[in-house]
Amino acid sequence: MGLNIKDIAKLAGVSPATVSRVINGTGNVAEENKQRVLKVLEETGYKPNALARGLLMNKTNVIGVIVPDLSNINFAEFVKGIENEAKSNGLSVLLTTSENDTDSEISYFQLFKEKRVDGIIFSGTIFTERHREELEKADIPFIVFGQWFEHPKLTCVNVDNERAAYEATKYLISKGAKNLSMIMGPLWDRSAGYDRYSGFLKAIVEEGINPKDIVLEEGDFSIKSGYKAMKSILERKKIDGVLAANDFMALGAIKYLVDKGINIPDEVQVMGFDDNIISEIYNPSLSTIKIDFYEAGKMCVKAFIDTTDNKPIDKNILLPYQLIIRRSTK
Amino acid sequence: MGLNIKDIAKLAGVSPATVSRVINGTGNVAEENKQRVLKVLEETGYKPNALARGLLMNKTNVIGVIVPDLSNINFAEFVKGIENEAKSNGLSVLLTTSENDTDSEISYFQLFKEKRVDGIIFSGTIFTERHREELEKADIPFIVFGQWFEHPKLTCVNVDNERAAYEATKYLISKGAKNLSMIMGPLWDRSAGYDRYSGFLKAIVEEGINPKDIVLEEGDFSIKSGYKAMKSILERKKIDGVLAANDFMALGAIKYLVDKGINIPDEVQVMGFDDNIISEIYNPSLSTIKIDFYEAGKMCVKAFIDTTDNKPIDKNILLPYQLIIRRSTK
DNA sequence: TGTCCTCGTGAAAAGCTTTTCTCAATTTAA
DNA sequence: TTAAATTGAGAAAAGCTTTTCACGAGGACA
Repeated sequence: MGLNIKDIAKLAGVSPATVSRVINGTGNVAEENKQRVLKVLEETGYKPNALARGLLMNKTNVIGVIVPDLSNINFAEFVKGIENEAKSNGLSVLLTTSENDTDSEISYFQLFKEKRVDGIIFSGTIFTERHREELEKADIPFIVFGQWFEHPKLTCVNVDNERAAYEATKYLISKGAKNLSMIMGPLWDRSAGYDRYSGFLKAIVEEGINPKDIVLEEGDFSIKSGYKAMKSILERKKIDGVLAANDFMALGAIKYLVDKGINIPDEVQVMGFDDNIISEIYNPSLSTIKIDFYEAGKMCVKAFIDTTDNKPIDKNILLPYQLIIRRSTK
Repeated sequence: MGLNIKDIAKLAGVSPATVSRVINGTGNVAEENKQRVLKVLEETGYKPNALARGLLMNKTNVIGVIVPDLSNINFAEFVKGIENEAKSNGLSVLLTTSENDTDSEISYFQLFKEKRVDGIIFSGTIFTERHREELEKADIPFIVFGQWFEHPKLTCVNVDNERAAYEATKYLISKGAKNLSMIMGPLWDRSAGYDRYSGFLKAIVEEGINPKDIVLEEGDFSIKSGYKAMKSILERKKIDGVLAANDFMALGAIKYLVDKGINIPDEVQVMGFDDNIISEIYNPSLSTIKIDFYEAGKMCVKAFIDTTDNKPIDKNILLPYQLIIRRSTK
């Protein structure tokens, strides 16, 4: 242990500079010396100290990642995508979870600053002014996943939620749904929940339906809130189709409908959002908008790399999505 | 950006040493100077360079984590537990996933060595001699989750799988199962799959059943392999109870039984292992041995901290488990 | 008043690597 | 054969922090 480049140099009978040249393949080294150094490296298992290297080069090959919660399989997939893409590019991942708490998020920005990460991939509920302040102070690339936020230093990776919700709603209508409702997510400005709501509205209005006649409920993305919302909606109006802003709430809604003996999809069609793994297995299986979180993670890393390489890069990167039809719709 | 401690010192009209003392609360600093330094720190948002600090202190406050796959919600929970406990102790997490590939695992050990992490939490299929070699070369604490491996430098955190499988089997028997079978996991030495198998066997033998009369199948922990195994078992023998070495295989088995119109639990009782989130939602819901992966992650970090604090620590830490009875058993 | 502590502070070293500069040696070109 | 160019390799600086050592000033005590 504790071997440093000087020790290796001594063992190989050369200077530290030469050892460095061999390790990094830079400059010219006589073949004989090179072989001697390589042999010593092999024997000792020496690995250069990334701290010293990072200090000197002003680069750590580490990216900081902030996600809300790993219990959500979607974010786990997202991190997996990040990790895999990072690995293929010689990057390491410093992972933190924020529980969507702004204070935590800000403190992680500072932690990352201390650790001198090369870039940050951020996924949280909402990018606030406080986030922006930190952004201003930092001079590393920021990639934000899941929301749009205008800023010269920022790259956003996101799904066109409005369009996706619009298409999903259109689909329900095309399958005969006349009395639609939506279980919305929290409606922060610029958030996915908001965009999904406006896509829904757009389709409704286009159909000539007065938005005032629509019964809406707001949930918090949990199964429980979906269950409650469905209950509340049905107490107020008879509907035959419902769009939920995510799969968990849609599953909660299905649970309520099943409990009440209401037939899915004959009496009520249900459409979710995200394509959680459970949605496929559940009975009845849930129709939904599939968003590929794994791919999203990869995209974020690619965006980061392109930024550091000074490649011209679109500040707003759109992710593909896919309408998946299962048993909860006709 | 690019401010260093010298700049701060200059701005505050003191020496770098004094700034360091203020930041770290070490040594004596005159109140007046302290206030001036604090003010400058506040204004500039200066954060000490963790690389330089780590280089000097020979400590990074980072732990390296290797897990097989984040798509498995259990491992996602495990990482979440690690991350949360690490956070509360001022540690950061460098995350890697190995897909259970030994070469990857070894290369991560080396990466962690380069990055000078303070410790490693490892969760993979099997701790081989190659792993041991790396362990010998390193001089940081290793925590291994999910298997037993004797080594003075190692701390193992694991469930008593043999006992748990024994209890689960006993339960099936107590509920009237007479013709039992098991869908085993891969039987590497010292692995969870192996221990679960031997627990099953122990209960069987204790019941006076000849192990030769038992029909066994080996799966690879996937849903598909559980489905196939159940098929193969039923083609060979009529059974009324089956223990699977994990939930995915148990769910596969249930799927086959449902497909064949066999009643669960009246004709066949099914018991899983791990308590995956899907097991609760599935229809019929799956009885299983619940292992708290989140808690397991926390335990690993605690074990690491106790090791670095030189606290006397048990080299083999047992995790609690819990028999969860749902609808797939009587 | 003189001696001993304590307090406060700065200079400097250590921790490890990469790169630039410099110089020597060897080869190529004229 | 001499000048020029190329190759190879070491010395030293830079990157940033913490801690030790040393020193001066001021207070306490005899």
